[in-house]
Amino acid sequence: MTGLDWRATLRGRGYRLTPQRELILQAVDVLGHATPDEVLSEVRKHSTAVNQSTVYRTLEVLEELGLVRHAHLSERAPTYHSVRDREHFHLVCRNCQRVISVDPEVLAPLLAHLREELAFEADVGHLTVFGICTECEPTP
Amino acid sequence: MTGLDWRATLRGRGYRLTPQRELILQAVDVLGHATPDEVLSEVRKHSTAVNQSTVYRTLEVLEELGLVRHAHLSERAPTYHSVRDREHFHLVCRNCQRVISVDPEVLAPLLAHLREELAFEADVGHLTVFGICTECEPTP
DNA sequence: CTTGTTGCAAACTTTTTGCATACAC
DNA sequence: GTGTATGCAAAAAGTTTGCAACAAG
Repeated sequence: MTGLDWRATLRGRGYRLTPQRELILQAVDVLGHATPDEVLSEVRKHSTAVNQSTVYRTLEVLEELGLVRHAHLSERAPTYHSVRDREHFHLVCRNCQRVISVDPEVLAPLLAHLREELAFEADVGHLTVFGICTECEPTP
Repeated sequence: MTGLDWRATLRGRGYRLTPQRELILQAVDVLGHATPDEVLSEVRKHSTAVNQSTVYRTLEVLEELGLVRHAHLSERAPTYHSVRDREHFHLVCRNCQRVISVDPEVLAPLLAHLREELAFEADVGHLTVFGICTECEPTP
């Protein structure tokens, strides 16, 4: 979705275009994967007047509009990422904490099975698989 | 793991066998999938003197011993389940909130791929796939 | 007796909410 | 002007921690 598009989408749905919303979307774009807290920090580099609640409320709106997505990459806060990134799912190593983004293509057989046998349409972009890299550095 | 086994495992690792630990493990067994809070409620049916912190601390110990596992079936609190249940992963419908337990067998090709191509050993028991049942009741 | 375990209360982290003000349209 | 969006501060939800008292082995 281009810069023009999302502004149009926002307005089209009766939402208003505010500086906060632009800053927050930009921050998510810049950061890659970031928690609401990290988004706030990034936003505050550009404007100190933005509030925490606004970040939460805005991330919700942006996700509803399909502009950002979130996944749970830790036991703590969720991380948001822009949908400008190609759709992917995540592997998270419990040992070295590394996050690997994987092409959804490898899920095709599984998705087909869930769809056909269980009538379940999986949300790939939200999927996170925890485990361990078999060759990673042990936890320090 | 039988009743005798787990007590032995506990002691073998230098842990003590306390009424709280027995009650909490029983509660998890009875409840199927339950949040720490729900576990506490169940435990309190049998003893009102058990504390919240004890539930958290005990679930941690029981998980370390491999007696229980947890998964994230909602955006809120985690849910714990007994390993007496056969290993499984979860599908969660965002529409009707239904939780479907699925046999890990269907993941075999995916796991093999992740192992061989990305040197990643996935933790199946912790896996939760969000999505929607294609034929479920719309959210009320 | 010794040391792990518990209860309690307080602190912490993350998220949500109510309400008055501000501002996008 | 009208109603959405924001800032603020307080509350909520879930979890963790320090410490004295307790109890398992």
